[in-house]
Amino acid sequence: MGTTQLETVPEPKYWHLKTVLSDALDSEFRVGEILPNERDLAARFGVARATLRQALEQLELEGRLQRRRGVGTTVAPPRVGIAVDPDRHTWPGAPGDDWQPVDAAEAEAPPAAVARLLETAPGDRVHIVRRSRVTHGQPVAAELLYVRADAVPDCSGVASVSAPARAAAVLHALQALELESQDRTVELGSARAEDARQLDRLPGAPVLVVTTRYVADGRTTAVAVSTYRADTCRLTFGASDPVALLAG
Amino acid sequence: MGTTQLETVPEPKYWHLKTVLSDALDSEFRVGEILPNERDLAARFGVARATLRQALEQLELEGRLQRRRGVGTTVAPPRVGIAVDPDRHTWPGAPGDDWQPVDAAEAEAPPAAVARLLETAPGDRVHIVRRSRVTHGQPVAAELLYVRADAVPDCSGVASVSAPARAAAVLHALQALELESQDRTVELGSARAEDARQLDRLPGAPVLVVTTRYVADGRTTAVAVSTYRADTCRLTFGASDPVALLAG
DNA sequence: TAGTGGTCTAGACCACTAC
DNA sequence: TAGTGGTCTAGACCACTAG
Repeated sequence: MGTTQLETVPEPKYWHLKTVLSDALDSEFRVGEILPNERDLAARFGVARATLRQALEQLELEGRLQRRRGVGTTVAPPRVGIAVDPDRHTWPGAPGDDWQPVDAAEAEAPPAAVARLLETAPGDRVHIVRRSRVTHGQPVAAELLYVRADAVPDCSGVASVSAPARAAAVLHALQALELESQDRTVELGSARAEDARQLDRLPGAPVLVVTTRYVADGRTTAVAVSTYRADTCRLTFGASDPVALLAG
Repeated sequence: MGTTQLETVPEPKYWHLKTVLSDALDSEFRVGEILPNERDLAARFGVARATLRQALEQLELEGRLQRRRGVGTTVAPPRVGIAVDPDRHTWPGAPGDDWQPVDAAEAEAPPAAVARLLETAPGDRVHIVRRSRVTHGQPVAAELLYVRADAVPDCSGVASVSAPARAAAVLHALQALELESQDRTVELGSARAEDARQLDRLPGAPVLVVTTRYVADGRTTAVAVSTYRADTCRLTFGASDPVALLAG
């Protein structure tokens, strides 16, 4: 150290602001506390509101802040560890999983990316089960589960029963099949309007998209696309005790 | 359907713009093609440049676009599937892994979050090995591997050899230990200045942070914090054939 | 109704790249 | 040097929440 680098590359204001705010959050604020409003903060730091907002957006992305229109900006609690695969090789809907069926429908055309995974031809019918995951009273994930209709033949054409009942029927039928394997991908996405509503966020909010492929009878039988709130969630894999893991 | 919903909730301009641009990307552009510059695009759609940029940022976040200062905005190729755990229960640096050691150092104070995982007391020494992962000629991830110094005692105090050699020495010493288990977490973060440089991105760029805990001898012996480019990477878990998975 | 964050504008200048 | 995306400003209005 000693002679530090010259300020030949001045860092952007919003980046410096983010650092200052981050330090302040650590030392001067407690979880849940409300920050001054954006106009006050901007004035206090001598920057335009847009610049201040750029810093706040970064901090929100990192899970340090929570902003709600009409309410204010609060200090966020540490991210929650969410077990994505508790090492159980079971179908969705197996006893003890953390998801709740919302409704179900039958459709001919899943999104192209899903159809590719399911290896369905155009016209092949699929069940679409919508589920949601709630932890500590907060919605953390929304899911669309696509199931080949020919894998659960007893579930078709029961339009009379309620949507939740249809969802339960599809999930129940899956349990009878032998699950050979499953694999997952995780990527960054932005919440579609529908998911955003379910997650209590604005459309476009950053989400972690987990795509799970369920293989049975030698082929991909179901595909789950689960979108987790990226601001509040930390996905855990193969951890026996998630709470012991990295917090913040 | 039939009577669609009234436009009682007009969607934001940037959100609509994003949809329009996304469709245009699918139909009128090929991968690698250069889009008109931001000023032209904004004029063409009759919006301010800032609004246009908001739409482009979303598309970049979703991996659809790639923007480079001084160059332009290009259509991004589909995200690359990156195997995070090819089901091999091995230490980092085992033969055949996809990481290349960059350098190594010895320090007293790892970040607080890492120290908590390693269960080190202040003053306990740790080795810090920097590694990088390259796929298809592109840097996709940067990693800091923290190793308890007392787990690899032969690696200390060899300041005379080169940094890469020190890194290799620490990695080599790890192979001799018996790995009991490992677990991971995935969360969204933003690239620190150092990582950003290594990933050829600007500071603050969105990254997927994978934290891996390596357990040996009944305790956490090493912790790897790997930051993957969120715009270009799709992390795969337990997939035998990543290329067969969801693309785009 | 008052106050908050979310959206949008029309400029300006800067840092970087490639010619 | 010309052209690109990145940063920043000083406003304005809107949508939402809570008293």
